[in-house]
Amino acid sequence: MKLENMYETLRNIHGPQGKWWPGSEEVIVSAVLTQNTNWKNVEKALENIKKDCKNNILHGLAKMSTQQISFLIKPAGFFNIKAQRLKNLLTWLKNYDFDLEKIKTRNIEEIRKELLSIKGIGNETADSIILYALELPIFVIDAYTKRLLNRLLGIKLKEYDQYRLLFETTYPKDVALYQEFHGLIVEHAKMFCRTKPLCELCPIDSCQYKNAKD
DNA sequence: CACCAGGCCCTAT
DNA sequence: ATAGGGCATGGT
Repeated sequence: MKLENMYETLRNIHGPQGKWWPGSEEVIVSAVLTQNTNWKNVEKALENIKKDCKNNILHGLAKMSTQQISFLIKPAGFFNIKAQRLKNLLTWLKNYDFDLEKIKTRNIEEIRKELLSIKGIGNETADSIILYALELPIFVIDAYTKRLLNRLLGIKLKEYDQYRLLFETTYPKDVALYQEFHGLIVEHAKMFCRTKPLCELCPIDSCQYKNAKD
């Protein structure tokens, strides 16, 4: 299997993913909540937030104390540190009046640099926000992506940006494509890559890790 | 019971 | 530069 065939292969197995992520404001919050955390736990935390914030999550959270936020996001784990990280992110968003359209008018590399300068916002969190909330073309690299790249292509790289640029130079810079591709990777990894019995059911024969962990 | 999950930061070497 | 530890809940 070659990298340029990976998208089509996954798409043939899983079909179109469509818009599998929530609205922009929820994406921003969940990008932080999901750091090293099961998505199920993130959903519980998100529900607590939505219940308290009604219509406007970002404004609602911005008005809360760090303590209040950490209480709401308890199910997502690491709640103290994540509450602080959300606070940091909200402080940055306030510079743009919480208006994503205002952020989008800026240069994509500048946006990325600003996000990465926020304490608690690393590569994956920043890129998830850029691709799914701002809808600008950045390829998101997560643990699943690295795992699949290793298992299917035997590729292991050192730096985050090496992974990102590999995808971005192999595939056209297309927002819808990157959103869909990442969705397919997540779907595939969840379905086939978590345990050995599941891995045995994976239809991709070229996978070199039918019996290995990573 | 042990181990993991869609990271990130800080510290010590 | 890079390895190791802390952060914390809920599911298998």
